[in-house]
Amino acid sequence: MMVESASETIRSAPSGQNGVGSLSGQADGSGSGSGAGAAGTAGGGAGRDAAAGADSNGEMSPADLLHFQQQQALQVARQFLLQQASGLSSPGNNDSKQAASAVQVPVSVAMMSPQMLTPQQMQQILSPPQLQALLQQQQALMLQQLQEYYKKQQEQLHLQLLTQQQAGKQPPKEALGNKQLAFQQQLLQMQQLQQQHLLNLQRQGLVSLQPNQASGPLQTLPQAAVCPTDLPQLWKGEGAPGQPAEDSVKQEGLDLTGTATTATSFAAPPKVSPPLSHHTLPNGQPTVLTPRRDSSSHEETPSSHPLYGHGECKWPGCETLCEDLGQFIKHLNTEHALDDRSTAQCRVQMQVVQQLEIQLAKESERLQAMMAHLHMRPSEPKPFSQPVTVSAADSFPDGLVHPPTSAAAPVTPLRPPGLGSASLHSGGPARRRSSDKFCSPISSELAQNHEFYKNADVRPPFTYASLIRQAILETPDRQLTLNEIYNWFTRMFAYFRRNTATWKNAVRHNLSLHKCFVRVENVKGAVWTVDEREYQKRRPPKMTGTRGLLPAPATPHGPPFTCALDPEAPGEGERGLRSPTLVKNMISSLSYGALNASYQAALAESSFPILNSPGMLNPGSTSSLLPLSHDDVGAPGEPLPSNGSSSPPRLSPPQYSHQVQVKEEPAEAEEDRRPGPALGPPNPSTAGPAEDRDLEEELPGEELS
DNA sequence: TTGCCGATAAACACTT
DNA sequence: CAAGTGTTTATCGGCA
Repeated sequence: MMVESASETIRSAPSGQNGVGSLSGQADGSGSGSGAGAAGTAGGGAGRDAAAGADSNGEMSPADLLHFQQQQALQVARQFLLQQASGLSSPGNNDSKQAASAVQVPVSVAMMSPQMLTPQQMQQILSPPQLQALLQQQQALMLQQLQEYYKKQQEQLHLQLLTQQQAGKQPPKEALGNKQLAFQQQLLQMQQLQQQHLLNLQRQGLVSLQPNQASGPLQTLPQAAVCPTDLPQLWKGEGAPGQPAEDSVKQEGLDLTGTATTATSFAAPPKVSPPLSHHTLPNGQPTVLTPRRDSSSHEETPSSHPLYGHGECKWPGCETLCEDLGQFIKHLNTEHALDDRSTAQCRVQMQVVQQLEIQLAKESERLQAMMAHLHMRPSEPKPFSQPVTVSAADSFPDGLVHPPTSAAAPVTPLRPPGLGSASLHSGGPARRRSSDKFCSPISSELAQNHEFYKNADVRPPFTYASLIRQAILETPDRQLTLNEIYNWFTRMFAYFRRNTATWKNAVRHNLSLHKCFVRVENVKGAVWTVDEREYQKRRPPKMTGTRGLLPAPATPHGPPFTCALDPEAPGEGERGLRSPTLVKNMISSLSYGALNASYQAALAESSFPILNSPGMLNPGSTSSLLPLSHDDVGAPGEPLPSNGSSSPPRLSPPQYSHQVQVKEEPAEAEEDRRPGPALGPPNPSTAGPAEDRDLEEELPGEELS
């Protein structure tokens, strides 16, 4: 108390560095739902901070470029095909009564086909020069191969058709068949060719891309996906009779098996095309192609269509009711024909899928790490992790380059990786109770999901107090002006970039209200510091008893999970196989006690030296046990054993404040910012031992409390 | 049901 | 005077 009164006089405008700031626009408006736009006080100041735009940028990743390349190539191929199509029909090797339909085929096929990017779209995304280069490159290559390939392809088609006819027992369907099949085959082969090409490039080190993307449209788009099993077949089928074409394709030393494998794995993820099966051609031949089901739609695929279900069209945003498949097909061909719109929609869908896949891979990776860390067998991943794992694996077939998934930084409101949906009380005015203190050490949690919070407009699951503290502790000198605190908030959390008015008031309120925040006069003016002891004092009681230190703060808190780590929990583990509760259960079932024990033990023996030593920066050194410790310890934020003065339960290192934050993180850690030196400034040294004194010095002087 | 805690709102004082 | 900063009070809702 004294502190403030004394200091207030001096206070000079802290404005110094704030201005730079943050905040992207968004009018003040009481973002937080509850409104109260009034907030006459400072809160209103909404306007000025300029977001620390550090984040977000719309650059194109190499992978994207590649993706586009591929699409472009496919498009070229498609055009080629379409041209061919018209020509093909002439040969008339088929009885087809539905010659007419043949025309449609290409359309539907094309629609489903990989290339979904129109040149225009490409242009929008790529810079002209880029586009040019890519196009030329790609086209040249493709065309070359295509032309060569096509001649052979024609022959091949004839052969196949003949075979089919011979085996021919197929009634009407057949009719359609030949032409369509031919098209489909061609298309498919084109795609494969394309794929081959890409693979070759990859192998040659010319390109590195993510399987997802490499396979891009093909596999990503459910509709376009090729049945995994089909591919091999295809190759086989063609190769068998002696397809010269094949050879030309594989040239680069790609062996069939390899190709097939890769292709398969590529296709796998999307796991599409249930209907494929139907297509089994009468003679069982290149039925393979048929998989393009819908495309050929009409006659075949009597049963279902991936875009048709429950009597309605499932085309994104469509939902048109169709009595039967036939009608649906019509609808499909008319409403969703190959045009800019459909193309764009496909593209979007593709992106969605890709994003999800990437996200999934990321998450599963994290999960693995978490489980490994918790001494769980990754092998017994529980129901939900299972699929994850699988898909992840699928989407990243080995042998391929796995570009850092990180690239994709979805600014989507996805839930923070490490968190359960819980934390998403979706920003509302939610008065989320932050059990955070107990459950997740803010520092680690933050470090882990830093990117997430930075980009997603999700309300962070921490209390203002803990956030403020975190902000302050992150700085080398452990002190911040109010404005700097604001900036930190906006910089670290997208949420605070938008919901301006209220939180600033809340921050001030918290600063004033909590004894743990001490105002100190500084050269800069008034700055705020944290009195760890006070901070610790605030909460020791609670968590001590019931809650323990959470091993891995996988779940911050939030209604659902809210640290339900009750000691008792172990028993009821089962009820919680539900995903949301899963984490909780996992943890609890992990023999929380044991962990806790080991944690303590580890801490006991390792305690500070390690934490404070530079070595701590090196995750490796600390190994599995420590991570736990740091987290918890490091984030005195919460579970901290109430200060060094009291509280027997946990070891109570005096106040190794945040420094301990350093912790090793599963995958992301690296990019996120090494928590260690404190996210903020590059001043590892300051952090260390000095810090303790820092607090001591400043605070004492001020006479805390 | 009660008490604690955190979030939010708002009034007010003070400084720049 | 306006804006920023701090303090304080009141209310609400979640949670144990």
